[in-house]
Amino acid sequence: MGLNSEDVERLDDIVKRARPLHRGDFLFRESDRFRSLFVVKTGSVKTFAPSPEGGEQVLGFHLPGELIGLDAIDKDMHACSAKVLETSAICELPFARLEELTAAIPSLQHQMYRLLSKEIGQDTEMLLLLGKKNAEERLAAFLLSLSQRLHKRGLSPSDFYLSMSRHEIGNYLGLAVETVSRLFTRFQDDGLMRVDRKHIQLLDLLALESLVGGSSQNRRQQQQQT
Amino acid sequence: MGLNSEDVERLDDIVKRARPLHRGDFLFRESDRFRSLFVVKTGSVKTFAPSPEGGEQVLGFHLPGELIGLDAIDKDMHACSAKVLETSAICELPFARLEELTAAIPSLQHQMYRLLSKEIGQDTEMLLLLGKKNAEERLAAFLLSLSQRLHKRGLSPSDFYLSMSRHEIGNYLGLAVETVSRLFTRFQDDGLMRVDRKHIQLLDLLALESLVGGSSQNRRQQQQQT
DNA sequence: GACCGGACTTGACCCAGATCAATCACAAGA
DNA sequence: TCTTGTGATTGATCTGGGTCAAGTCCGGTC
Repeated sequence: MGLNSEDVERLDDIVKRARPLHRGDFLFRESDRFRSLFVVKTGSVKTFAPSPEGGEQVLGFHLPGELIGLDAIDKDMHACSAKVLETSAICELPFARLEELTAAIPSLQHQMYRLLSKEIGQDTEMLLLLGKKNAEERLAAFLLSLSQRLHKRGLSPSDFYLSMSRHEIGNYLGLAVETVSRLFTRFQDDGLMRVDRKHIQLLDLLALESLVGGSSQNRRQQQQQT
Repeated sequence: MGLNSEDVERLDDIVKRARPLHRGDFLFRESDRFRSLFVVKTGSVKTFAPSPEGGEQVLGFHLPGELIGLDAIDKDMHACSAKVLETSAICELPFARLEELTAAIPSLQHQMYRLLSKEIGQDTEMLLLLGKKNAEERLAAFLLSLSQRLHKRGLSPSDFYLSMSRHEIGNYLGLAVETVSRLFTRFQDDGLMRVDRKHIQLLDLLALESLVGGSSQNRRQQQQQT
Protein backbone atom coordinates (compact mmCIF):
# COMPACT_ATOMS: atom_id res chain seq x y z
CA MET A 1 0.00 0.00 0.00
CA GLY A 2 2.91 2.35 -0.53
CA LEU A 3 4.45 1.82 2.89
CA ASN A 4 8.08 0.87 3.38
CA SER A 5 9.03 -1.98 5.68
CA GLU A 6 9.93 0.30 8.56
CA ASP A 7 6.50 1.89 8.44
CA VAL A 8 4.85 -1.49 8.31
CA GLU A 9 6.78 -2.48 11.39
CA ARG A 10 5.64 0.60 13.27
CA LEU A 11 2.04 -0.14 12.32
CA ASP A 12 2.52 -3.73 13.32
CA ASP A 13 3.81 -2.63 16.72
CA ILE A 14 0.56 -1.03 17.75
CA VAL A 15 -1.66 -3.96 16.74
CA LYS A 16 -2.94 -6.01 19.65
CA ARG A 17 -3.37 -9.61 18.70
CA ALA A 18 -6.32 -11.04 20.55
CA ARG A 19 -7.10 -14.55 21.71
CA PRO A 20 -9.78 -16.26 19.63
CA LEU A 21 -13.34 -15.14 20.26
CA HIS A 22 -16.39 -17.38 20.08
CA ARG A 23 -19.89 -17.24 18.69
CA GLY A 24 -21.92 -14.68 20.57
CA ASP A 25 -18.99 -12.72 22.00
CA PHE A 26 -19.15 -8.96 21.57
CA LEU A 27 -16.31 -6.87 20.16
CA PHE A 28 -18.14 -3.84 21.49
CA ARG A 29 -21.65 -2.77 22.27
CA GLU A 30 -23.69 0.20 21.28
CA SER A 31 -22.81 3.26 23.44
CA ASP A 32 -19.46 1.79 24.50
CA ARG A 33 -16.64 4.29 24.50
CA PHE A 34 -14.71 4.10 21.23
CA ARG A 35 -11.08 3.07 21.68
CA SER A 36 -10.07 0.78 18.87
CA LEU A 37 -10.77 -0.37 15.40
CA PHE A 38 -10.97 -4.12 14.86
CA VAL A 39 -9.74 -6.23 11.97
CA VAL A 40 -11.13 -9.68 11.31
CA LYS A 41 -8.31 -12.16 10.73
CA THR A 42 -10.44 -15.30 10.46
CA GLY A 43 -14.12 -15.96 11.10
CA SER A 44 -16.91 -13.42 10.80
CA VAL A 45 -18.64 -10.66 12.71
CA LYS A 46 -21.96 -8.91 12.35
CA THR A 47 -22.67 -5.31 13.29
CA PHE A 48 -26.16 -4.18 14.18
CA ALA A 49 -27.96 -1.20 15.63
CA PRO A 50 -31.16 -1.06 17.64
CA SER A 51 -34.11 0.40 15.75
CA PRO A 52 -36.57 2.56 17.68
CA GLU A 53 -39.25 -0.16 17.57
CA GLY A 54 -37.19 -2.46 19.74
CA GLY A 55 -35.99 -4.66 16.92
CA GLU A 56 -32.62 -4.22 15.34
CA GLN A 57 -31.08 -3.51 11.97
CA VAL A 58 -28.18 -5.67 10.85
CA LEU A 59 -25.70 -3.22 9.36
CA GLY A 60 -23.15 -5.57 7.95
CA PHE A 61 -21.31 -8.86 7.99
CA HIS A 62 -17.56 -8.62 8.27
CA LEU A 63 -15.27 -11.21 6.77
CA PRO A 64 -11.50 -11.73 7.09
CA GLY A 65 -9.51 -8.65 6.17
CA GLU A 66 -12.31 -6.25 6.92
CA LEU A 67 -12.25 -3.33 9.33
CA ILE A 68 -14.89 -2.63 11.98
CA GLY A 69 -15.66 0.48 13.98
CA LEU A 70 -15.01 3.39 11.61
CA ASP A 71 -18.45 4.82 12.27
CA ALA A 72 -17.59 5.39 15.92
CA ILE A 73 -14.81 7.94 15.40
CA ASP A 74 -17.20 10.85 15.04
CA LYS A 75 -18.95 10.65 18.39
CA ASP A 76 -16.09 8.84 20.15
CA MET A 77 -18.71 6.22 20.95
CA HIS A 78 -20.03 3.11 19.25
CA ALA A 79 -23.41 3.59 17.63
CA CYS A 80 -23.76 -0.11 16.89
CA SER A 81 -22.81 -3.41 18.43
CA ALA A 82 -20.48 -6.02 16.95
CA LYS A 83 -21.04 -9.68 17.66
CA VAL A 84 -18.88 -12.63 16.62
CA LEU A 85 -20.77 -15.13 14.44
CA GLU A 86 -18.35 -18.05 14.70
CA THR A 87 -15.01 -18.74 16.34
CA SER A 88 -12.87 -15.89 15.05
CA ALA A 89 -9.49 -14.25 15.41
CA ILE A 90 -9.72 -10.48 15.70
CA CYS A 91 -6.97 -7.88 15.92
CA GLU A 92 -7.40 -4.66 17.80
CA LEU A 93 -6.00 -1.34 16.61
CA PRO A 94 -5.97 1.36 19.31
CA PHE A 95 -7.19 4.40 17.42
CA ALA A 96 -5.29 7.06 19.36
CA ARG A 97 -1.98 5.41 18.49
CA LEU A 98 -3.08 4.88 14.91
CA GLU A 99 -3.88 8.56 14.65
CA GLU A 100 -0.37 9.53 15.82
CA LEU A 101 1.09 7.17 13.30
CA THR A 102 -0.97 8.47 10.40
CA ALA A 103 0.06 12.03 11.19
CA ALA A 104 3.69 10.97 10.92
CA ILE A 105 3.39 8.80 7.79
CA PRO A 106 1.61 10.62 4.95
CA SER A 107 1.01 7.49 2.90
CA LEU A 108 -0.61 5.85 5.91
CA GLN A 109 -2.80 8.88 6.42
CA HIS A 110 -3.86 8.60 2.82
CA GLN A 111 -4.67 4.91 3.27
CA MET A 112 -6.76 5.79 6.26
CA TYR A 113 -8.74 8.37 4.30
CA ARG A 114 -9.21 5.82 1.56
CA LEU A 115 -10.49 3.21 3.99
CA LEU A 116 -13.02 5.61 5.46
CA SER A 117 -14.04 6.72 2.00
CA LYS A 118 -14.42 3.15 0.81
CA GLU A 119 -16.77 2.45 3.69
CA ILE A 120 -18.93 5.36 2.52
CA GLY A 121 -18.92 3.95 -0.99
CA GLN A 122 -20.06 0.56 0.27
CA ASP A 123 -22.88 2.12 2.25
CA THR A 124 -23.90 3.95 -0.89
CA GLU A 125 -24.16 0.69 -2.79
CA MET A 126 -26.27 -0.69 0.00
CA LEU A 127 -28.58 2.33 -0.23
CA LEU A 128 -29.04 1.62 -3.89
CA LEU A 129 -29.80 -1.99 -3.10
CA LEU A 130 -32.42 -1.19 -0.48
CA GLY A 131 -33.90 1.70 -2.40
CA LYS A 132 -34.19 0.25 -5.86
CA LYS A 133 -33.84 -3.51 -5.93
CA ASN A 134 -36.42 -6.24 -5.43
CA ALA A 135 -36.03 -9.30 -3.22
CA GLU A 136 -34.44 -11.47 -5.91
CA GLU A 137 -31.86 -8.84 -6.84
CA ARG A 138 -31.03 -8.21 -3.19
CA LEU A 139 -30.31 -11.82 -2.38
CA ALA A 140 -28.31 -12.32 -5.57
CA ALA A 141 -26.26 -9.23 -4.76
CA PHE A 142 -25.70 -10.49 -1.24
CA LEU A 143 -24.45 -13.88 -2.41
CA LEU A 144 -22.16 -12.33 -4.98
CA SER A 145 -20.79 -9.91 -2.43
CA LEU A 146 -19.88 -12.76 -0.09
CA SER A 147 -18.43 -14.69 -3.00
CA GLN A 148 -16.20 -11.84 -4.13
CA ARG A 149 -15.03 -10.94 -0.66
CA LEU A 150 -14.11 -14.53 0.16
CA HIS A 151 -12.35 -14.89 -3.17
CA LYS A 152 -10.30 -11.77 -2.49
CA ARG A 153 -8.98 -13.54 0.61
CA GLY A 154 -8.04 -16.65 -1.35
CA LEU A 155 -11.08 -18.67 -0.28
CA SER A 156 -13.47 -20.41 -2.62
CA PRO A 157 -15.83 -17.96 -4.33
CA SER A 158 -18.41 -20.65 -5.06
CA ASP A 159 -18.41 -22.99 -2.10
CA PHE A 160 -18.75 -21.65 1.42
CA TYR A 161 -20.67 -21.76 4.67
CA LEU A 162 -23.00 -19.04 5.86
CA SER A 163 -22.14 -18.08 9.41
CA MET A 164 -25.31 -16.03 9.77
CA SER A 165 -28.91 -17.22 10.05
CA ARG A 166 -31.63 -16.71 7.43
CA HIS A 167 -33.19 -14.30 9.87
CA GLU A 168 -30.05 -12.17 9.95
CA ILE A 169 -29.76 -12.23 6.17
CA GLY A 170 -33.37 -11.10 5.86
CA ASN A 171 -32.92 -8.36 8.41
CA TYR A 172 -29.80 -7.12 6.62
CA LEU A 173 -31.51 -7.10 3.22
CA GLY A 174 -34.80 -5.65 4.40
CA LEU A 175 -36.68 -8.89 3.69
CA ALA A 176 -38.72 -11.33 5.78
CA VAL A 177 -37.10 -14.65 6.70
CA GLU A 178 -39.72 -16.47 4.66
CA THR A 179 -38.80 -14.52 1.56
CA VAL A 180 -35.13 -15.38 1.96
CA SER A 181 -36.00 -19.03 2.39
CA ARG A 182 -38.28 -19.07 -0.66
CA LEU A 183 -35.62 -17.39 -2.78
CA PHE A 184 -32.98 -19.92 -1.77
CA THR A 185 -35.37 -22.64 -2.89
CA ARG A 186 -36.12 -20.84 -6.13
CA PHE A 187 -32.47 -20.17 -6.93
CA GLN A 188 -31.76 -23.84 -6.30
CA ASP A 189 -34.64 -24.96 -8.50
CA ASP A 190 -33.34 -22.68 -11.24
CA GLY A 191 -29.93 -24.31 -11.03
CA LEU A 192 -28.19 -21.13 -9.88
CA MET A 193 -26.93 -22.63 -6.64
CA ARG A 194 -27.08 -25.56 -4.31
CA VAL A 195 -28.22 -25.00 -0.72
CA ASP A 196 -27.84 -27.41 2.13
CA ARG A 197 -28.55 -25.67 5.41
CA LYS A 198 -25.63 -23.30 5.81
CA HIS A 199 -23.57 -24.84 3.06
CA ILE A 200 -23.78 -22.81 -0.15
CA GLN A 201 -22.50 -23.68 -3.60
CA LEU A 202 -22.87 -21.11 -6.32
CA LEU A 203 -23.25 -22.96 -9.60
CA ASP A 204 -23.85 -20.08 -12.00
CA LEU A 205 -22.14 -16.85 -11.03
CA LEU A 206 -22.88 -15.25 -14.39
CA ALA A 207 -26.60 -15.83 -14.06
CA LEU A 208 -26.53 -14.37 -10.55
CA GLU A 209 -24.72 -11.31 -11.84
CA SER A 210 -27.28 -10.78 -14.54
CA LEU A 211 -30.00 -11.01 -11.89
CA VAL A 212 -28.40 -8.19 -9.93
CA GLY A 213 -28.01 -5.96 -12.95
CA GLY A 214 -31.10 -4.70 -14.69
CA SER A 215 -32.98 -7.93 -15.07
CA SER A 216 -36.06 -6.39 -13.53
CA GLN A 217 -37.90 -5.21 -16.61
CA ASN A 218 -40.94 -4.63 -14.45
CA ARG A 219 -39.35 -1.84 -12.47
CA ARG A 220 -40.20 1.75 -13.08
CA GLN A 221 -37.44 3.83 -14.57
CA GLN A 222 -36.82 6.34 -11.86
CA GLN A 223 -35.58 9.21 -13.95
CA GLN A 224 -34.80 12.68 -12.70
CA GLN A 225 -36.12 15.82 -14.24
CA THR A 226 -34.20 19.07 -14.13
CA MET B 1 -13.21 22.74 16.50
CA GLY B 2 -10.01 22.88 18.50
CA LEU B 3 -8.08 24.86 15.90
CA ASN B 4 -6.21 28.02 16.78
CA SER B 5 -6.58 31.12 14.63
CA GLU B 6 -3.35 30.51 12.76
CA ASP B 7 -4.51 27.04 11.75
CA VAL B 8 -7.85 28.39 10.65
CA GLU B 9 -6.05 30.90 8.51
CA ARG B 10 -3.99 28.19 6.83
CA LEU B 11 -7.12 26.20 6.15
CA ASP B 12 -8.80 29.31 4.84
CA ASP B 13 -5.90 29.90 2.47
CA ILE B 14 -6.48 26.76 0.48
CA VAL B 15 -10.23 27.27 0.02
CA LYS B 16 -11.25 28.37 -3.44
CA ARG B 17 -14.27 30.58 -3.34
CA ALA B 18 -16.36 29.94 -6.42
CA ARG B 19 -18.73 32.17 -8.37
CA PRO B 20 -22.39 31.32 -7.81
CA LEU B 21 -23.68 28.25 -9.60
CA HIS B 22 -27.18 27.85 -11.00
CA ARG B 23 -29.87 25.21 -11.08
CA GLY B 24 -28.74 22.27 -13.17
CA ASP B 25 -24.99 23.01 -13.00
CA PHE B 26 -22.78 20.09 -12.07
CA LEU B 27 -20.14 20.23 -9.34
CA PHE B 28 -18.78 17.01 -10.77
CA ARG B 29 -20.02 14.02 -12.69
CA GLU B 30 -19.74 10.34 -12.11
CA SER B 31 -16.29 9.03 -13.23
CA ASP B 32 -14.71 12.50 -13.11
CA ARG B 33 -11.26 12.54 -11.60
CA PHE B 34 -11.44 13.44 -7.90
CA ARG B 35 -9.63 16.67 -7.05
CA SER B 36 -11.61 18.57 -4.49
CA LEU B 37 -14.21 18.39 -1.80
CA PHE B 38 -17.02 20.92 -1.98
CA VAL B 39 -18.78 22.82 0.76
CA VAL B 40 -22.21 24.31 0.25
CA LYS B 41 -22.27 27.91 1.48
CA THR B 42 -25.81 28.75 0.38
CA GLY B 43 -28.33 26.90 -1.75
CA SER B 44 -28.56 23.14 -2.17
CA VAL B 45 -27.08 20.28 -4.13
CA LYS B 46 -28.19 16.73 -4.83
CA THR B 47 -25.88 13.79 -5.38
CA PHE B 48 -27.01 10.80 -7.38
CA ALA B 49 -25.61 7.65 -8.92
CA PRO B 50 -26.77 5.74 -11.97
CA SER B 51 -28.42 2.42 -11.20
CA PRO B 52 -27.80 -0.48 -13.58
CA GLU B 53 -31.35 -0.30 -14.97
CA GLY B 54 -30.71 3.12 -16.47
CA GLY B 55 -32.53 5.04 -13.79
CA GLU B 56 -30.72 6.71 -10.96
CA GLN B 57 -30.61 6.69 -7.18
CA VAL B 58 -30.60 10.02 -5.38
CA LEU B 59 -27.98 9.63 -2.66
CA GLY B 60 -28.46 12.81 -0.77
CA PHE B 61 -29.45 16.46 -0.61
CA HIS B 62 -26.78 18.79 0.65
CA LEU B 63 -27.63 21.98 2.50
CA PRO B 64 -25.45 24.91 3.60
CA GLY B 65 -22.50 23.83 5.72
CA GLU B 66 -22.40 20.32 4.31
CA LEU B 67 -19.48 18.62 2.63
CA ILE B 68 -19.66 16.77 -0.69
CA GLY B 69 -17.31 14.29 -2.30
CA LEU B 70 -15.91 12.22 0.56
CA ASP B 71 -16.91 9.00 -1.17
CA ALA B 72 -14.52 9.75 -4.05
CA ILE B 73 -11.27 9.63 -2.06
CA ASP B 74 -11.01 5.86 -2.21
CA LYS B 75 -10.93 5.38 -5.95
CA ASP B 76 -9.62 8.87 -6.71
CA MET B 77 -12.70 9.18 -8.90
CA HIS B 78 -16.26 10.31 -8.38
CA ALA B 79 -18.75 7.46 -8.15
CA CYS B 80 -21.72 9.81 -8.22
CA SER B 81 -22.69 13.13 -9.78
CA ALA B 82 -23.51 16.34 -7.94
CA LYS B 83 -26.03 18.76 -9.40
CA VAL B 84 -26.99 22.16 -8.07
CA LEU B 85 -30.71 22.41 -7.25
CA GLU B 86 -30.98 26.19 -6.99
CA THR B 87 -28.67 29.19 -7.29
CA SER B 88 -25.94 28.30 -4.82
CA ALA B 89 -22.55 29.39 -3.55
CA ILE B 90 -20.10 26.53 -3.29
CA CYS B 91 -16.53 26.49 -1.98
CA GLU B 92 -13.94 24.14 -3.33
CA LEU B 93 -11.32 22.45 -1.15
CA PRO B 94 -8.43 20.93 -3.15
CA PHE B 95 -7.96 17.60 -1.45
CA ALA B 96 -4.22 17.22 -2.01
CA ARG B 97 -3.56 20.47 -0.17
CA LEU B 98 -6.03 19.58 2.54
CA GLU B 99 -4.19 16.30 3.06
CA GLU B 100 -0.87 18.11 3.53
CA LEU B 101 -2.49 20.41 6.03
CA THR B 102 -4.10 17.62 8.04
CA ALA B 103 -0.76 15.81 8.28
CA ALA B 104 0.73 18.96 9.81
CA ILE B 105 -2.12 19.84 12.17
CA PRO B 106 -3.19 16.88 14.32
CA SER B 107 -6.45 18.44 15.45
CA LEU B 108 -7.36 19.04 11.81
CA GLN B 109 -6.56 15.45 10.97
CA HIS B 110 -8.84 14.39 13.76
CA GLN B 111 -11.61 16.64 12.44
CA MET B 112 -11.18 15.07 9.04
CA TYR B 113 -11.52 11.57 10.45
CA ARG B 114 -14.59 12.69 12.34
CA LEU B 115 -16.17 14.13 9.21
CA LEU B 116 -15.61 10.93 7.27
CA SER B 117 -16.89 8.89 10.18
CA LYS B 118 -19.97 11.07 10.53
CA GLU B 119 -20.79 10.48 6.88
CA ILE B 120 -20.71 6.74 7.56
CA GLY B 121 -23.01 7.21 10.52
CA GLN B 122 -25.48 9.15 8.37
CA ASP B 123 -25.47 6.47 5.71
CA THR B 124 -26.15 3.94 8.45
CA GLU B 125 -29.23 5.87 9.56
CA MET B 126 -30.39 5.92 5.98
CA LEU B 127 -29.95 2.14 5.76
CA LEU B 128 -32.16 1.77 8.79
CA LEU B 129 -34.71 4.06 7.18
CA LEU B 130 -34.83 2.15 3.90
CA GLY B 131 -34.61 -1.26 5.52
CA LYS B 132 -37.13 -0.94 8.30
CA LYS B 133 -39.42 2.04 7.92
CA ASN B 134 -42.67 2.42 6.03
CA ALA B 135 -43.58 5.27 3.70
CA GLU B 136 -45.06 7.50 6.40
CA GLU B 137 -42.03 7.12 8.66
CA ARG B 138 -39.65 7.79 5.80
CA LEU B 139 -41.27 11.03 4.78
CA ALA B 140 -41.57 12.23 8.36
CA ALA B 141 -37.90 11.43 8.92
CA PHE B 142 -36.98 13.30 5.75
CA LEU B 143 -38.89 16.43 6.76
CA LEU B 144 -37.40 16.40 10.25
CA SER B 145 -33.92 15.92 8.87
CA LEU B 146 -34.31 18.98 6.64
CA SER B 147 -35.80 20.91 9.53
CA GLN B 148 -32.95 20.12 11.89
CA ARG B 149 -30.23 20.77 9.35
CA LEU B 150 -31.70 24.13 8.40
CA HIS B 151 -32.10 25.04 12.04
CA LYS B 152 -28.46 24.22 12.71
CA ARG B 153 -27.58 26.87 10.16
CA GLY B 154 -29.82 29.45 11.80
CA LEU B 155 -32.66 29.11 9.32
CA SER B 156 -36.27 28.43 10.21
CA PRO B 157 -36.83 24.81 11.22
CA SER B 158 -40.53 24.96 10.45
CA ASP B 159 -40.90 27.15 7.38
CA PHE B 160 -38.85 26.47 4.27
CA TYR B 161 -38.86 25.81 0.57
CA LEU B 162 -38.08 22.47 -0.99
CA SER B 163 -35.51 22.87 -3.71
CA MET B 164 -36.05 19.33 -4.97
CA SER B 165 -39.02 17.87 -6.82
CA ARG B 166 -41.45 15.30 -5.42
CA HIS B 167 -39.92 12.88 -7.85
CA GLU B 168 -36.46 13.40 -6.37
CA ILE B 169 -37.80 13.03 -2.83
CA GLY B 170 -39.47 9.76 -3.79
CA ASN B 171 -36.37 8.47 -5.48
CA TYR B 172 -34.27 9.34 -2.42
CA LEU B 173 -36.69 7.66 -0.02
CA GLY B 174 -37.37 4.62 -2.17
CA LEU B 175 -41.00 5.63 -2.78
CA ALA B 176 -43.09 6.40 -5.86
CA VAL B 177 -43.88 10.06 -6.58
CA GLU B 178 -47.55 9.37 -6.05
CA THR B 179 -46.90 8.04 -2.57
CA VAL B 180 -44.97 11.16 -1.63
CA SER B 181 -47.75 13.34 -2.93
CA ARG B 182 -50.45 11.40 -1.09
CA LEU B 183 -48.48 11.56 2.15
CA PHE B 184 -48.05 15.33 1.87
CA THR B 185 -51.80 15.56 1.49
CA ARG B 186 -52.40 13.25 4.42
CA PHE B 187 -49.94 15.04 6.69
CA GLN B 188 -51.64 18.30 5.81
CA ASP B 189 -55.11 16.88 6.48
CA ASP B 190 -53.87 15.64 9.84
CA GLY B 191 -52.67 19.12 10.73
CA LEU B 192 -49.02 18.11 10.88
CA MET B 193 -47.91 20.53 8.21
CA ARG B 194 -48.98 22.97 5.55
CA VAL B 195 -47.94 22.35 1.96
CA ASP B 196 -48.15 24.83 -0.85
CA ARG B 197 -46.17 23.60 -3.81
CA LYS B 198 -42.58 23.83 -2.65
CA HIS B 199 -43.36 25.91 0.39
CA ILE B 200 -43.45 23.77 3.54
CA GLN B 201 -44.57 24.73 7.03
CA LEU B 202 -44.19 22.15 9.75
CA LEU B 203 -46.95 22.73 12.28
CA ASP B 204 -46.38 19.88 14.69
CA LEU B 205 -42.78 18.79 14.98
CA LEU B 206 -43.51 16.60 17.99
CA ALA B 207 -46.13 14.61 16.15
CA LEU B 208 -43.76 14.14 13.24
CA GLU B 209 -41.08 12.89 15.61
CA SER B 210 -43.43 10.37 17.12
CA LEU B 211 -44.27 9.17 13.61
CA VAL B 212 -40.60 8.46 12.92
CA GLY B 213 -40.10 6.58 16.16
CA GLY B 214 -41.91 3.30 16.59
CA SER B 215 -45.43 4.39 15.79
CA SER B 216 -45.80 1.49 13.40
CA GLN B 217 -47.38 -1.10 15.65
CA ASN B 218 -48.08 -3.21 12.62
CA ARG B 219 -44.45 -3.91 11.89
CA ARG B 220 -42.85 -7.21 12.71
CA GLN B 221 -40.27 -7.08 15.47
CA GLN B 222 -37.13 -8.05 13.66
CA GLN B 223 -35.27 -9.70 16.50
CA GLN B 224 -31.98 -11.47 16.25
CA GLN B 225 -31.35 -14.90 17.59
CA THR B 226 -27.92 -16.06 18.75
C1' DG C 1 -33.36 -43.34 21.29
C1' DA C 2 -37.08 -40.49 22.65
C1' DC C 3 -37.67 -35.69 23.50
C1' DC C 4 -37.11 -30.96 22.87
C1' DG C 5 -36.28 -26.43 20.95
C1' DG C 6 -34.73 -23.46 17.61
C1' DA C 7 -33.98 -22.78 12.67
C1' DC C 8 -35.85 -23.41 8.41
C1' DT C 9 -39.38 -24.38 4.89
C1' DT C 10 -43.82 -24.21 2.75
C1' DG C 11 -48.57 -22.79 1.87
C1' DA C 12 -52.53 -19.48 2.13
C1' DC C 13 -53.87 -14.99 2.51
C1' DC C 14 -53.52 -9.96 2.74
C1' DC C 15 -52.09 -5.22 2.32
C1' DA C 16 -48.92 -1.14 1.67
C1' DG C 17 -47.48 0.92 -1.78
C1' DA C 18 -46.42 0.53 -6.90
C1' DT C 19 -48.42 1.15 -11.25
C1' DC C 20 -51.70 2.95 -14.49
C1' DA C 21 -54.55 6.63 -15.92
C1' DA C 22 -56.63 10.95 -15.92
C1' DT C 23 -56.79 15.48 -14.62
C1' DC C 24 -55.13 19.80 -12.46
C1' DA C 25 -52.31 23.96 -11.84
C1' DC C 26 -49.00 26.90 -12.50
C1' DA C 27 -45.07 29.05 -15.17
C1' DA C 28 -43.21 30.56 -19.42
C1' DG C 29 -43.84 31.91 -24.00
C1' DA C 30 -46.12 33.65 -28.04
C1' DT D 1 -54.94 36.34 -23.40
C1' DC D 2 -54.28 31.70 -24.98
C1' DT D 3 -51.11 27.71 -25.42
C1' DT D 4 -48.16 24.37 -23.95
C1' DG D 5 -45.36 21.69 -21.07
C1' DT D 6 -43.98 19.95 -16.79
C1' DG D 7 -44.72 18.92 -12.23
C1' DA D 8 -48.21 17.56 -8.84
C1' DT D 9 -52.45 15.49 -7.37
C1' DT D 10 -56.04 12.08 -7.15
C1' DG D 11 -58.48 7.80 -8.07
C1' DA D 12 -58.62 2.82 -9.46
C1' DT D 13 -56.33 -1.35 -9.71
C1' DC D 14 -52.65 -4.74 -9.15
C1' DT D 15 -48.92 -7.29 -6.95
C1' DG D 16 -44.47 -8.39 -4.49
C1' DG D 17 -43.48 -9.62 -0.56
C1' DG D 18 -45.03 -9.36 4.33
C1' DT D 19 -47.78 -11.85 7.73
C1' DC D 20 -49.89 -15.85 9.71
C1' DA D 21 -49.97 -20.63 10.44
C1' DA D 22 -48.50 -25.22 10.05
C1' DG D 23 -45.28 -28.37 9.45
C1' DT D 24 -40.27 -30.31 8.94
C1' DC D 25 -35.58 -31.01 10.03
C1' DC D 26 -31.73 -31.40 12.55
C1' DG D 27 -28.53 -31.05 16.79
C1' DG D 28 -28.39 -31.57 21.44
C1' DT D 29 -29.45 -33.73 25.92
C1' DC D 30 -30.65 -36.82 29.37
